[in-house]
Amino acid sequence: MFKVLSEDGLARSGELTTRAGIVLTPTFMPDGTRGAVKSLTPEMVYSTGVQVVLANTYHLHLQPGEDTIAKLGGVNKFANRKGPMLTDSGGFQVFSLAKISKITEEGVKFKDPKTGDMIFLSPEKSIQIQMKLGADMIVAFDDVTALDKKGRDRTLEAFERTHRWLERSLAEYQRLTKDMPEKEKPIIFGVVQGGLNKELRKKSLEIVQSLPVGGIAIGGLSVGETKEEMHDMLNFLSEHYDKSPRPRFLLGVGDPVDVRYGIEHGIDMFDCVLPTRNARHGTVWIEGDEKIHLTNERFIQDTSTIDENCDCYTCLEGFSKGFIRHQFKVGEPLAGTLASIHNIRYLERLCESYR
RNA sequence: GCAGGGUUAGUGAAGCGGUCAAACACGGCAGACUGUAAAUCUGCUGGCUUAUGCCUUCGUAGGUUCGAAUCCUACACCCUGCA
Repeated sequence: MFKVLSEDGLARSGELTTRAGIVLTPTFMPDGTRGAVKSLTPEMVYSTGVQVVLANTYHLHLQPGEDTIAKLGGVNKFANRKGPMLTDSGGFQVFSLAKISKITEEGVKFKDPKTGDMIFLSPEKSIQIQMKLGADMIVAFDDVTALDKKGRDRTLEAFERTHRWLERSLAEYQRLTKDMPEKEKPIIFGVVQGGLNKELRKKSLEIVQSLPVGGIAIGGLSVGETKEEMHDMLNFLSEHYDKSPRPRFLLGVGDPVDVRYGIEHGIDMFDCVLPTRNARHGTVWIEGDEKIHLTNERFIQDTSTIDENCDCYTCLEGFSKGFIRHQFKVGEPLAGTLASIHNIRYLERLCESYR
């Protein structure tokens, strides 16, 4: 399933075989929460070097529903995507939608912000949905908490629940895949939690690694803690990975500085909304992990491309900062599209340079 | 010509004696964003300067008043009726 091709210190490059194709790591996977990477066609996404796109259980369950997507041929066909797709479990929504959700041992109840309907998600339900969606890689349903002052009080509770839910997720996964040939099974990732508590993190990692999951996901980071705290934890975890050939997936991290740090501390996969969200909001990365605001007045008559060292479609085709700034100012969606292509490519080049 | 209505900061538009440098919206400027309730959100937006401070502003010029964007007079321009 996962082969390490070469190593340099803690960093490594590898080859992950999924039922939808091979993925070279380290890799950055943009989020296409509702099935599409916002403002991009699959061709545009492909042009940036992206191998995997992530979609979300929670959102697709609400609309249009997993049964509909199954009828439409599964997420890959649905999204008209050739490469592998990964679905997130909806666990993150437990955290990000905390205001409208209620957690019990059985699962989580959400109030659909659109319709007001009650939505129930549990480990079993999440896995069932992900299997129906037909994702090539899936994630166990976990309990995520914030790392701000309030959230930290819940660390232990979330840590414990995550493992109970992992066992339930895994049992449901095994039940639903028992008749599938090994090669046809999607890869399931177990999630490590434990907040900023190193003892809990270590224990969590040990628990996840002891189970027959196909990959190790690190969750509960980049949720309110400082960069130093996050890096410190990644550094700590890097001392405790076992030798089993499984990919390590750092959930929700996409700042180039953090991706570099992650790769150099043994992480193989990343997903994040940052490149696309920032892009739609006018911020792009340039050489040196610097960021600039394309909407700034100083670019009004700038004829240069975003980054002369970049080989993305936007830069290669010669779109000037002056042009893109104008499109942003007049609210033309093309601006966000061009910037998204650039930002994703920035992270893909970063990953390629390590590979 | 007569009778009404109007003229407020970059734009639109509140305010109709003090708590008004003047609501709000848009525009402008800057920033935030990390498993997407996010093409979103936040701050600033007369000048000086950053203070419970001063100065200059509400068509123009006068006046009433302790005090006027708010009341009165004249003028200018715009709109609506009647000629």
